[in-house]
Order: sequence, then structure tokens, then C-alpha cells
Amino acid sequence: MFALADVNSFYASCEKVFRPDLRNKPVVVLSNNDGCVIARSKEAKLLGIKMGIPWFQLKAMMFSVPVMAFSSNYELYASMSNRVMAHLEELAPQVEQYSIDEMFLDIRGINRCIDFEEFGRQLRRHVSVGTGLTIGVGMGPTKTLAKSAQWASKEWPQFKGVLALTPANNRRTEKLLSLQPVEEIWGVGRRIAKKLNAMGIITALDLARTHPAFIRKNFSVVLERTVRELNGESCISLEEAPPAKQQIVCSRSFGERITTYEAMRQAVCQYAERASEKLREERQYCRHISVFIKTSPFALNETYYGNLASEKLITPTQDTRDIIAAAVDALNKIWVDDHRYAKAGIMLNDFTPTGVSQLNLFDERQPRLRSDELMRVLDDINHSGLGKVWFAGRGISPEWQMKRQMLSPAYTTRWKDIPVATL
DNA sequence: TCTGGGGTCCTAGGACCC
DNA sequence: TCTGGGGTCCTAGGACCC
Repeated sequence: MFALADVNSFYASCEKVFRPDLRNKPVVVLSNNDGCVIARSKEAKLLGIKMGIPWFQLKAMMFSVPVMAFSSNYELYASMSNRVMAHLEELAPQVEQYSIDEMFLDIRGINRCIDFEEFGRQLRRHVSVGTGLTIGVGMGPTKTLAKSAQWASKEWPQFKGVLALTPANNRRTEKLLSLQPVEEIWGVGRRIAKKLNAMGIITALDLARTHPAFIRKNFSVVLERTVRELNGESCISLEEAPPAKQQIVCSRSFGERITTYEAMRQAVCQYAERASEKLREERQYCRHISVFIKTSPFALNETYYGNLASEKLITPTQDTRDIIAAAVDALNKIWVDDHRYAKAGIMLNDFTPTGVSQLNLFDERQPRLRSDELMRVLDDINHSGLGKVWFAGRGISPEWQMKRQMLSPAYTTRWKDIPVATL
């Protein structure tokens, strides 16, 4: 048996925890650059505010009560996420962090001591008391069914956020699946839902009753797994240790459009620096570096331009200097003047756990001397909290930097931002 | 004026090998 | 007239997740 615990309106709830004055008020959280809505409190949902609506449109709308908006504060959310996970780990033997606000728990055998749903309510209380956040809990014999249960626990308030589907109560599972549209199933997105609907497969129960071989032939092994999971056959297991990353991406939209090569080179250098740091945190070396740049796909009166170029290194590296050099080479292949660029990014691929590789017999390039030591010194300074050092290529406080004009304090991670209680 | 970021997995097709 | 079979590796693109 699996349980899925997820935090209700996670980002919006984090903003509310330290702002009791916002209790029962509509709150939304915006994407980077304060672009669009990515999280809504219960009250904001009731006002009919849709996910993904651009902030400039929402700002112009009139509501019966004022809507409070926040720029996204990932420092705060990551720290609150750790608190939630720590509380769940106190009550469950094996856990897998699935996303910033979701956790799968292995709850096999727990019903020998306590009823599944009673255990769910216990998890809920424990997290609520310890963090101020409310979780919903769905349980089932497979991850997919736990997800469906969790969906239903939100859909019907009478479950009060806790619902268990057990093999013993098959009628309940069928009832639920007959009420769940296919596009609400974990692993079924818009495209596949449309194709399924065209075949007359409308509900989760319809899908569960379709032959796995038919699904494999017309879709893929991924959806076949979903069908099996809906029937209680567990195909996706709990993964306690996250597998090593295969790719690192660092990309961002600009606060203001970029029109000059020099500004773009700075942006690409900055992303390359950040991506290199992540690579060293993963203790990996990479051999493949790609850079992409693009104009806004929404600008109707401009011609769209987007392109990607890659560099392949002979020797794997985790040295920021190598990665910046490769990134700039890649940028030079695709840069075109006279566009208003909206976004750029870098991707690192083809990882190996060490920097050693078979050198080409005729390779004239010498490996960098003491690269690992230099990078360690760099990372130590930047993690020390005492100061920051960086490569000159990225420039100083450029105007295209991300905009976050409604940022909340780092309540849990910065001494000067800690809330003070007064009597 | 203004529309997010970071991942995974699978598949098809081409290059190349014996 | 008529041009193999079986395999691997790589890449690009499409689907999904949060």
C-alpha cells in the first residue's frame, strides 16, 4: 500500500503561514518575473482565478475583495517543504519525496495497528501542528490509485482530505474510477486524454477495463503501466534515494527584452555559472553543453526566432571556465542581431562521475591544473554567507535581471527576516 | 509594455558496424 | 527485374510530471 501526501495550495499556504492577517483572504503566487499565476489559495480559487493567467490581466480585473499577490519565494518554499517532509518521516518508515509538495509513503502493514484512514488523519494533524500547513492524503495499492484517491479527497469535501482505496473494498475503487475523467489520472495529459476520448474511453474505469496490449499498441508502455496500476497491479515502486540526474537545465525569461549580443553573452555566462554549481553539487562531470535563445512566442507582430546549439567536449568537466567557454561558443553559432530576445538557457548533458576519460592519442589539450581545488574554493566562498565571487563575464546587476517586485521575506532561512512575536 | 522553470521517459529514424 | 540481417548508439521530438 502507498500513501500520497500533498500540501494544499502549497506556495500560497507558505505565504500565509507567517501572515495571520491573510487568513481567509485570497492569495496568489506568481511565476518568475511576476509573469503568471502558479498557485492560488482556496479563496482565490473560489473567486474563479485560473491557473496560469498572466498577472497583468489579473491586476486589471475587479474582485469583491482585494487579491494579495506574491512573487515566488523559492527559498521559503524549499525550507517549508523540508519541514513537512521531516514531519512525515517521523510517522512513516519509508518515504519518497516526489515533488516539492508531495511525498509517497510506504504504508504496508500499517493497518495491523491502525486503520488506514485513521493513520491519514494522524499524519494530517502532525504536519499541521508542526508546520501550519494542511496536507491531503490518498492511499491505494499502487501509486496511481493513491493519486486517484488523493484527487478524490480534494474533489469531495466530505472525505475531509483523507481517503483510502483498499483491495478489500473493490466496489469503492470502481465507484471512484467511474467518476474520474481520464485527464485527471496521473500520467494522462491533455493529448492522450483527447485521443482516449475519441476512442470512447472517458473515465478512469473505462481505461482500467481496456486491454493492456491494446493500449501498448496504440499508445506506449508508459500508458500500459497506468492501466495495470489502475487495476491494482503495482508497476511503479517507491524510490527512497533519488536517482542521479541525467540533465541539468538553467533557463530564465528576462525582466526586460535583450537586444544586444553583449547582454546575451552576460546572461548565458550567468546561467552557465549556476549550472556548473549545480553540476558540482551533483558530484558529476559533463561532456555536452547546449545553449538556446528565443524571442517571445506571444509577440504577434514580431517574427519568432528560437535556436539551439551544442558543444561536445573531449574531456568531461565540472570547471565553470570550461562550461562558460563552451556556452559562449554555442551562443556564437546561433546569435542573430535585430531580435528582441525574451529567454535563454543552458543545458548540461552526458554526465560521468569523474573527470578522467580516455585521452585521444593525438590530443594536444592539456587538462587544467588544480581545477577541482579552485572550484572548491569558489563554492566554499559562495556558500559561506560572507561574500560572493563570480566570473566577470556575467556583468554586474544588469537590467534584464528577473523581476520580483512582491517578494515576501525569507522567514525561515535568513536571521534578519525571522518573524517577531509581540504581546 | 506584460505570458515560468526544471525535470523524466519513450520512440523513431539515421549513422554506423560486422 | 533483382542489392541482407541484425545490432548499437545517438539525436530530436513528443509526451508527461510538478
